[in-house]
Amino acid sequence: MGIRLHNSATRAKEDFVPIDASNVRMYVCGPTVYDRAHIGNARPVVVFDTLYRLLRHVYGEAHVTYVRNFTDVDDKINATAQARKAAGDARPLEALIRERTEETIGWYHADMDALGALRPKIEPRATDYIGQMVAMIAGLIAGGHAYAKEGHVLFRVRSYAEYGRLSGRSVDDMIAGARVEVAPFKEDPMDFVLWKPSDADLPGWESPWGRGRPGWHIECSAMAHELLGAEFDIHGGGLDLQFPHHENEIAQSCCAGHGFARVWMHNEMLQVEGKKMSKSLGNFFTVRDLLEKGVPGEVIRIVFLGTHYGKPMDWTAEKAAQAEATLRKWRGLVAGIDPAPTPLPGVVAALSDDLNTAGALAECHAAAGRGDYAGLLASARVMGLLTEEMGEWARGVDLSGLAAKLSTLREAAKASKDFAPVDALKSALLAAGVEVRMSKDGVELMPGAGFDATKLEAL
RNA sequence: GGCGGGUUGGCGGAGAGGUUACGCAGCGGAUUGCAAAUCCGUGAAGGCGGGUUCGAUUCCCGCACCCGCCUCCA
Repeated sequence: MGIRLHNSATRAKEDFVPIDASNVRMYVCGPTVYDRAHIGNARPVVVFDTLYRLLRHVYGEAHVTYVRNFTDVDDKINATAQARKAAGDARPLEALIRERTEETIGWYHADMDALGALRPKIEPRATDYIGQMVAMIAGLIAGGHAYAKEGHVLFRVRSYAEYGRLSGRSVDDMIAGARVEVAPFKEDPMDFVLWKPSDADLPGWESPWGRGRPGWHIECSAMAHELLGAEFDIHGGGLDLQFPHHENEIAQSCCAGHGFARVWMHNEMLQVEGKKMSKSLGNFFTVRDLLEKGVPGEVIRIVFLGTHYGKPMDWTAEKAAQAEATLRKWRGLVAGIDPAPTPLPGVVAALSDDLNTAGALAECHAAAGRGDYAGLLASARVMGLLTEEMGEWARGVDLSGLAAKLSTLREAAKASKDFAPVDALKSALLAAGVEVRMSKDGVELMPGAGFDATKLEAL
């Protein structure tokens, strides 16, 4: 059974047929590297990483090219660099910008690695492709799809008849909505910026239209073309990018004569405790915040996979706790087990059905229930779970000393009939999140949900 | 105002036009010094109103409510 994917462009689930099965190509919009990634930024990363893993499983690791960009041209980055300069840093602005984006990319890699996301094969930075952007913009002007005015270059939206199709809007409706930036240099209020001038306090590159910098949308069109060719298989990103970002990408690329992406995929947004994440509500946090709070990356990942990517997902502490318990249980079951040579057919089938990760996890639960631990392990790993690299958090601390102590107390209590000392130690262990198993055969201690090693130190 | 999505049992969350989702929690039992864990068993659903159908939670229409995007926040 082949892969079927919901294509945002056609609003239908379609059989996935790669243009070239020996080189399946996927482009995903990556982060603007101005600060730590928040928890919402992580959802597309995990979603498309899971798709990447599925594609590699089906077509072979060497036959999938995954590109995810870093947007390192951005006013927020500029603002940070300018702030550092204002604070007395004597280095040139470009150096400060480079420093800021370098450190942010480092954070991003560390945080996404912790979620078990494979690094894409290519991670281009926008600033390394300015030449391609300039060339593409020049081509659009030559073709009558864009125009230069007052140092700006604007895309002429009316020159692309299909504009609005991806997001289901018409240009006229959008203008009626009157939420568009009106600028004197625009022929039409919907026209968007391909290139804009930079003053001395902003990073800029020489171009036929003067020193300036690219608008946001052109980078993806130019980099996708450069790295994946005029036509490729899948383009992904968060639903919030569907309009205007992806709409504009399509307009630019198609007017430049590129076939561009065949399948568009958008993940729905993430909420926190039932509400849109926002700084004002106080429910805003980064991936790093969670990791530092002791929520393992693997737990974050499985929580994400518990909801289909096409539906809004709610991040809650309750879900994280349940997920942690599930992972501890599974890790216990597969300890010392070699993975089966192939993942369970039911899991692959679920993932192949538009990335039904929740269904795939249900199959894993079923495998655990019937004792097929090798199948469970192989299947979980296709989804980036139960891998060795991610298991550090669940690896046991040595509890044998405490187990022996409890066992001794218990034997004594059985003789004396005074179980108070046993119960006292047991309560303390439970309070530290340790699972206490006492049977006829002896005592067994396991880290459980909410395990906190620091609480054991006093014991 | 325009566009899009959602509404499933106590909670989370899938698939399927008719047969048990699954997980967590609950309940009963086994087990236990008491528990935990484990095992066995078990109750519980499909926003509202129409329509199609032998039969709809699943398809179609309408309504209500919720959410998102339209503001270079994924």
